[in-house]
Amino acid sequence: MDDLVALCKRRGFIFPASELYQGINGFWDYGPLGTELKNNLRDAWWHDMVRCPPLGPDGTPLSIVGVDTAIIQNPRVWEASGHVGGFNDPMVDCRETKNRYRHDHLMVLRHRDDATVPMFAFMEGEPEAVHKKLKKLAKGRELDEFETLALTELAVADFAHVIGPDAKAAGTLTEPRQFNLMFKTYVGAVQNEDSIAYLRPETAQGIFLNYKNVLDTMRVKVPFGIAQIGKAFRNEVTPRNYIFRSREFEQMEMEWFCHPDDAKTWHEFWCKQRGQWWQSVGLRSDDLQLRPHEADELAHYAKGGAGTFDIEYRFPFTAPGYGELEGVAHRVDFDLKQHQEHAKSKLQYFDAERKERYLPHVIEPAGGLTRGVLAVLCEAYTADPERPSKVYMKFHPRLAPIKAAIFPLVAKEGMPEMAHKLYQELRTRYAVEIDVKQAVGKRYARMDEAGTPYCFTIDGDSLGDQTVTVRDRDTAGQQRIAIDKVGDFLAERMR
RNA sequence: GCGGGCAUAACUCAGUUGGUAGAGUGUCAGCUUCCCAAGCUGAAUGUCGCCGGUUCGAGCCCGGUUGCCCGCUCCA
Repeated sequence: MDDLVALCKRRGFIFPASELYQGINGFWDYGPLGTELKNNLRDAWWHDMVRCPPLGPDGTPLSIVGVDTAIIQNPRVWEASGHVGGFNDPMVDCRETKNRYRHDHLMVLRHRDDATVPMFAFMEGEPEAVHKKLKKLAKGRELDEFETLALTELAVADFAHVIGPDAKAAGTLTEPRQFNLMFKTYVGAVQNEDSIAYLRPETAQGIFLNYKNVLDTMRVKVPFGIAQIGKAFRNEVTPRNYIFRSREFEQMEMEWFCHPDDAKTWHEFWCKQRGQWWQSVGLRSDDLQLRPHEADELAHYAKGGAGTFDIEYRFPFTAPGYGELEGVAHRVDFDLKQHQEHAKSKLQYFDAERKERYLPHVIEPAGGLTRGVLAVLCEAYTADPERPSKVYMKFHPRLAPIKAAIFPLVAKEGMPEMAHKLYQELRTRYAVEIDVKQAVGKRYARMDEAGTPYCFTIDGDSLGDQTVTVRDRDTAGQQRIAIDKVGDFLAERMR
C-alpha cells in the first residue's frame, strides 16, 4: 500500500491537499493522471447508467435520466432526511442494543437510599416501559423508592450503574458524544442561527428533491431512475486509509423508483448489475463480494425493506477482509414520505396502467467514485521485478489516463517527424502522448508506471513500409501494424 | 477522542560524542542510442514538518505543536 501511495505521488495521480501548509487531514488533490483516471471512471459509470443503461429483465432498455443538483440545499432537507436533529446533539450509544439516544432526552430512575441498586434510563415522556422493567429487574423495590432525574445531571462515571432504555445489563451506555458529521456554513452576509446551511452529506437527497420535477418534465414512467455524480462532504471522526475515508469525496448514485411490489425483484437485479459493472472496469471477481447488511447495521432509511447489500472490494488495508465500494439499498418510500410530510406537498405517483396512486419504492445503488478510483488503483498495481520499472499499472484501457504513447525509436532520420504526424492524427480522438527524448526503454518504463496500455514506435522500417510496432503494456510483447490502422486498433480496445 | 511510532531533495533513505547538508533513483539539457530506466558530460531541487528553549554552535538534546502511520473508538 505504501508503494502504491508513493507511486501515486511520484507519477502525479494523487497528492495530499494543502501540502505546502503541512496538509489538511482527510482531503486529497488529484494530479493530472489521477484526474484523468477519475474522470474516466466517472464517464464510464455515466455512460453505462444514463446514456446506455442496461437492459431490464424483459430485454428492453431501462429508463434513467441524470441530474446535477446543488451542494447546499435548504437546511430543512436534512431534517426531513434524518441527518439533522438526531445528529446535531450529543448522543449516547448503547453497546448492547446498538441504539442511539439523545443525551438530553434520557431520564434516569435512581434509588433514593441504596446505591447498589442499578439506575434505569428511559426516554423522556415514556415512563411506562421503565416501570414494567423495574418490576422485573429490581424485585422487591417499589416505584416510590426511586427518584427521577435527567441523565445530563449524572456524571459519566455513574453510567456504569445505568441500564440503558432497551438494555438488560448495566454499564452499556457510552459517554455523550457529538455526532455532527455535516459540514456547517452560513448563507448570506449575516452569520447567525437562521443562516446556517450544510454541505450535502450525500448526493441522494438532491435526486429526491427533483423527483417531481423530473416526473413533470421528462415523460418518464415508473419504473425509472434518476442518477447523479457529485461531491459530498462528511466531517469524519477519523479519516484513514488513504483516499478510502476522506472528508470530501465523490459519489455516483442512482435512485430507481419502482412499484412497492416489484422492489425486491429490482433490488436483486441491481445488486447483480452493479457487481458486474465493477468487474467490467477491471476489478477481479475474486476481490469483490456482495454482502448483506445485518439487521442492526441497516440505516434508518432502509429498515423494513429488502435490506441493503454492500459491494465490497478486498483493499490491501482491509485484506483478508473487505471494504465498502457501493451499497445497494432498498430505501422503501422513506425519503419521498419524509419530504412529502416536511414539505407538505404530494409526491404520489399515478400509475396509469395499474390505475393506482402510490409512493414508489426506491432501490439505490450508491457507489463511491473516489473509492472506486482507489480500488482501480489497487487492482492495477502489479509488481514485476523483471521489468525496469519494477511495477506497472494494469488499468483497463477504458480507464487508463493515457491511452497510448507515440515514440520515434531514435530522434533522427525522419522518425520524429513521422511520430508527430501520427500524434496529430490521434490526439483529436484519444488521450495520447508523444515522447522523443532519451532511450526508448526509459520511455516504455515511464508509460508502464502511468498505466498506458499501448506504445506505438516508429523505427527504421516504418519510413519504408508505413508500419509501426505496438508494444503491449501487460506482456511487453510487440507486433507490427500498418500506420493507417492505428486508429482502428485503439478503437477496438477502448470498449 | 485515547495510546504507540514516525517526520531530512520529487521518491527511497544515510547523516558518527552537537561543528559548513549527503547518496542512489528520478527530473532537465546536450551527446550517444534501431526496442525495454544502457553510457558519457553538465544542471536544477532542501528554512532537515512548524514554533520555541538549551548551547559559542542544533538535522541531532529538551518542550510544545502540526501532519502521517498502526491499534482502540468512530464510520447515521
